[in-house]
Amino acid sequence: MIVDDLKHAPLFGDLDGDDIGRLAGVAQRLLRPADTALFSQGQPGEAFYLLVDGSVKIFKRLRDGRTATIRHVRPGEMFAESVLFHDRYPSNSQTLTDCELIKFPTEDFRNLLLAHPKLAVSLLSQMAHLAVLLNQRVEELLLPVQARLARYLIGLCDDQGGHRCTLPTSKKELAARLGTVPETLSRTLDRFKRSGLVRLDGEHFEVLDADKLEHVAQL
Amino acid sequence: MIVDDLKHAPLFGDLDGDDIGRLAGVAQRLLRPADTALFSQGQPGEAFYLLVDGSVKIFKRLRDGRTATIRHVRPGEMFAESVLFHDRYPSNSQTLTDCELIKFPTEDFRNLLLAHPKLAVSLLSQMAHLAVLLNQRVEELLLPVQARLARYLIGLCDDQGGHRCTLPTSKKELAARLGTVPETLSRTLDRFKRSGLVRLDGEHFEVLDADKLEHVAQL
DNA sequence: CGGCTCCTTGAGGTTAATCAATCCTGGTGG
DNA sequence: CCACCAGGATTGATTAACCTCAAGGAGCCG
Repeated sequence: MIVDDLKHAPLFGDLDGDDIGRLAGVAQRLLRPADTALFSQGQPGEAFYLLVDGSVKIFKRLRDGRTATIRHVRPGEMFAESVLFHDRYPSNSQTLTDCELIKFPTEDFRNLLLAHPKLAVSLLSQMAHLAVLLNQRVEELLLPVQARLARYLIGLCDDQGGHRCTLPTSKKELAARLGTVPETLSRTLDRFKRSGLVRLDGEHFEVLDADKLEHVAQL
Repeated sequence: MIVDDLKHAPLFGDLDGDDIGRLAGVAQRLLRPADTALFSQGQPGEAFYLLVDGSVKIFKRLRDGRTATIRHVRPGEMFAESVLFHDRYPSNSQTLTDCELIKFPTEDFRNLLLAHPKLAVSLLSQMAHLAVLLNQRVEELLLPVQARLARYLIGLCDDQGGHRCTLPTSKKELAARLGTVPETLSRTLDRFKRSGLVRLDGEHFEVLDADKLEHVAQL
């Protein structure tokens, strides 16, 4: 149940049984169907989340109706940690698939932090990881679309281990995640295919020339 | 000296005298002239920093020689905190002006964290702040240059309190910080002037029409 | 007075967004 | 089982933003 989920989360990996128990005491397990909003920008930030299974996107709404995807959260990662120290959510979040989540009320968690240094250090480590990831996103957005896509594909292969992978989201979502539009994604993928970089069949793809792809990722 | 600097840093604001003393014990005060590299991407991350006075930029080198500025650090802020949990610096850093800094060896600091929960929570709060800031940067980079510039100017006014401000860096650095090139910055500023949004004289500027500027900032 | 570097201005080219069809594909109801 | 529809995905043509290259001016220090 909750305790098992917590034990397997990287965030809580090196906590002992007692601490895990206390955590489970304040946590709440949630199941949410796809396309459900979890919280919205500007709402009071009463809780943050650990994603156990499924996929969640964090995004901002631009004034003109477009949406800017900040990141996709994957199982084992936390999100909205910043409400531990801010009273409002800075972004929106929405499930992309059916999801299993664990929700931690900020009040309760803050108290635990003070009493359990190991937990705080563990959380710090996660936050540091997030900071590095966001650094990369900033860097990426200064690159042309083809480099962003190449990096994304390479990252996907690393995660799934191997050069044959499957896209975790619709192309529409992927385009948003890359900071572009579906039309451009489609054309860029097509260019990759015609250059012999990848083979693509629906949502499955295979990297044919990793070296050349790596090269495209550098601009 | 060091103790005084630490007391005034927001990060350590609510630590008691003992903790401050212990911190000062592992910290080291540095003075660095302008245009000095502090650390480079990929180097072993043996320390992180608190900026007491001056200005520092954090940036990545793109393969083609361009540089992507991730953020400008201002007095009272920390940087390179992520090396507390990663063994390599993920970016480069360089002073923009003469700087006063305090350097914390990661090893020593990590030990302090475990022993002093309040310090850990304090650091967490800073990291959360950084995460929100990086979120904003990602969002910004999806907006056109004029919106980024407008946001920057508005932010500057908020900090300096009032509608008459002075640019903290050269226009070249500012262009890099905005993710563009000096030519485009020059033209965009010119457009703002001709539209009566701002008045500009060297490095001093004045916001003439805050409403309209706010509007441009939304796309 | 050179020789810098920064800033500005101009012309041209490239990338990628927009607008507009068309083509799939999966789901629904007859 | 098939006709139909809706949303996603593709493709094409056009447009706009912005980078690049090139040149000229302004300030600064030797």
